Amino acid sequence: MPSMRVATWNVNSLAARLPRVLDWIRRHDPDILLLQETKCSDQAFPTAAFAELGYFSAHHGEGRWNGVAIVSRQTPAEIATGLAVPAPSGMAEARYLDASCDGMRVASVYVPNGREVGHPYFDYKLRWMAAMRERLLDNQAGGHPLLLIGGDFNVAPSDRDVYDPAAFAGATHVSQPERDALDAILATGLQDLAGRDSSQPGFTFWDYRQGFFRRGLGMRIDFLLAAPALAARLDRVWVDREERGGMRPSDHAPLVAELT
DNA sequence: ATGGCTAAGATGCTTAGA
Repeated sequence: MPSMRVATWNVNSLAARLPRVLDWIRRHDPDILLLQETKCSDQAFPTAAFAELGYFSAHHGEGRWNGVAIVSRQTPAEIATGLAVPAPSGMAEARYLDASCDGMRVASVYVPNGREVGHPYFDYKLRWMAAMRERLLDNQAGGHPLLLIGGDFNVAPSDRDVYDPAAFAGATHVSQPERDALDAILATGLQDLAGRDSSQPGFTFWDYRQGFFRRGLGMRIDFLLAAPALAARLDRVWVDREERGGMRPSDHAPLVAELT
């Protein structure tokens, strides 16, 4: 298999971010770009703009909130959406999309925020993560062992994945049930591609408010997870912090992995 | 650090993010 560049990026509205996303693709030439929080309907998804750059795309959207996409050089096949976990509102939200691409089973995921520990949406978050784990097991059992999952997991796996653990006491994203749910997903046989690099914080999200980015107050909540056979090919993994700066950035930066 | 930011739908506000 030739070398590959894969990336995941929560764009916080694709309509608001499209010029930046297209420019990023031109400059970095990814083979696969996984997007979250597109916040657009399937009808409004800019398929043609990606096609002009030579990319296919698959999108699962609902309109105002959520929305996930796979943008790739190779045609995504066997496109499937999910998960069928109703939110407390009763709606099944557009947070999961997987497809076969480049000989892998690729998923773009946007885990629910959870709002507050103990809130009905917190329970939904945990149920959603459990359902995602089942989906990954189904993919493996269905002859798709080469899993690559990218997305916004809304969980910081350890205290060093937030700028100040004390600031997160009692908060979502750091609670034990959330971390256990993430561990259970990894335990299906996946490796956190950025997890082995302890040379820098590896933050992928910085709040818009109060100059958090400028002050280095971030969180590592976006991940690229890969089956061992893929993870063994990892050459380099990096966060494109440059994309968190400039005009009208997303509050998340792209996480990029180069596979040999 | 219980949020002095951002985005979007229908607005001069609300909901949501994390």
